[in-house]
Amino acid sequence: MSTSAERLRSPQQRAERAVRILDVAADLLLRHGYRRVSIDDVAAGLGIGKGTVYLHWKTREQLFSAVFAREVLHAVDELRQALSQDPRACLLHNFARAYFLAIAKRPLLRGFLLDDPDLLGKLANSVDTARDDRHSAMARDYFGLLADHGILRDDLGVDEIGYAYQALFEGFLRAEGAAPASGQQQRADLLARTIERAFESESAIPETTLHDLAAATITLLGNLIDADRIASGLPEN
Amino acid sequence: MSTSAERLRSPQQRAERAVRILDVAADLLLRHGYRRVSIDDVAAGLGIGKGTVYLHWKTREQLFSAVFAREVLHAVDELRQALSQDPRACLLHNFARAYFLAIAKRPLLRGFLLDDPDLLGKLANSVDTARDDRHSAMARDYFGLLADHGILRDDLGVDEIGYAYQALFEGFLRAEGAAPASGQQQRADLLARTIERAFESESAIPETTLHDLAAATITLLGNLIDADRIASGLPEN
DNA sequence: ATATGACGAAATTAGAAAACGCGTCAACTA
DNA sequence: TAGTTGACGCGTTTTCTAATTTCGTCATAT
Repeated sequence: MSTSAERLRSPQQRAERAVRILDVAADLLLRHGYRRVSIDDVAAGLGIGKGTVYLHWKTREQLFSAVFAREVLHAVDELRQALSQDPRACLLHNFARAYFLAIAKRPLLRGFLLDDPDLLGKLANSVDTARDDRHSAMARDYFGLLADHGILRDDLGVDEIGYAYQALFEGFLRAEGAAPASGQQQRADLLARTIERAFESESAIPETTLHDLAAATITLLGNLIDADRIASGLPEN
Repeated sequence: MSTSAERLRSPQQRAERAVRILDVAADLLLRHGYRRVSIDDVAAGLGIGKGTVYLHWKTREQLFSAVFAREVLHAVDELRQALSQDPRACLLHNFARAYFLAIAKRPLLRGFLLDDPDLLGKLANSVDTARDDRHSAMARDYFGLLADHGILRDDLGVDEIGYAYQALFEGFLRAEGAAPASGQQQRADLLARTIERAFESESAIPETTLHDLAAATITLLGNLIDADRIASGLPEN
């Protein structure tokens, strides 16, 4: 199609092309849904050959998984940035609010958590169990940290809190599918205040403790992000 | 089929037959799923003619809706009984625990709330908006009562609490689909303790207030049950 | 070395035919 | 006459096959 197909030389350029492919794929995915987007469509959208797409991902499913993985990565990265700007963001209720907004704001992730089969197909049903494992391990570690630093109410076990937290969080996300658009910030705040009362201890947290916890949490998130990046073969971005 | 088909005379007998039809329909629904159960199957299960089933419900969909409606009725009635035995059951967290167990214990309702399309088909998507309206009106009234009696935390609006409560409750129900069987009681307790901390005020409730609230709530539930019975044409049972 | 699109294989869709099940009602029983 | 029934018409769903689309590969091209 393109009259002057230039050859790529550096890993640099290769990575940039991968990003551009993901951009187009994400756009098409959002506009037409999983089933109606073919690899040819994606390639055509960039004016490149279909074979070139296959130089980056072995299968169609892996390409679309990568789109999704990148979206998750962005959300988690947004979370990490919030944490590095304000140590108080490591408190569970602030953490939850930021994460909730980071997800709800991204149409592809919203579609996933409302498991819209048209938008993501079987991708919703954990194609990538490895990432799921990493993320739940991260959650466990994070709750462990919270407990160690005396953030959590002490009349409930850590895994009990983790279970209840997740149910609450997913309940809010799911509800977000029905009553969307305006008031999203208010609902995020409501989630935060509910979590604060439900799961956090009432005692004040010393400034130093907060810093320790924030640092440890940032490390945790950093490791998670790195692992996800490596697993999905994505560059920083 | 039956060699001596006796004629039904009283409304009594008619109602009994309706119940038997619902029993068989519920059983088949549970064993084979919505799509695989025909009206003929239900009729055959009772040894009666298909036309007889249509003397009770105008369509197949209405029959299966009635099965579901009766199940809801049983759950709500269980709730009402709990309330009339112990006034403390009207406190939000106890109310939620009892309701959670009443639902989780009933396979058909579980299937509905995990919106298993195989079990209930499009029935899940509110065939009966009227009942939904009645139930959410009841929920609003109940939360109004809780607020009036000083049960709820006062730094949150009633509808905010209602919203968060529902998200939490449905989050727990949904989670119940993944990790079932044993430990159901523990999860119900966890839900209760989470709700207590998240939504209820910390001040002690006087015995008399509790009784008032319990009585009012029982009335509310009674009205709801009556309205549901009339709407679905079911007898007490 | 890198990129491409034509190609065979596999999957999806389209359309026609068969089977099924809903809801009705004329016939039947007591 | 009041109550019950199952055969029947008809719309829906399923099944089967043919045609089309899309996948993923690889020989060719630059």
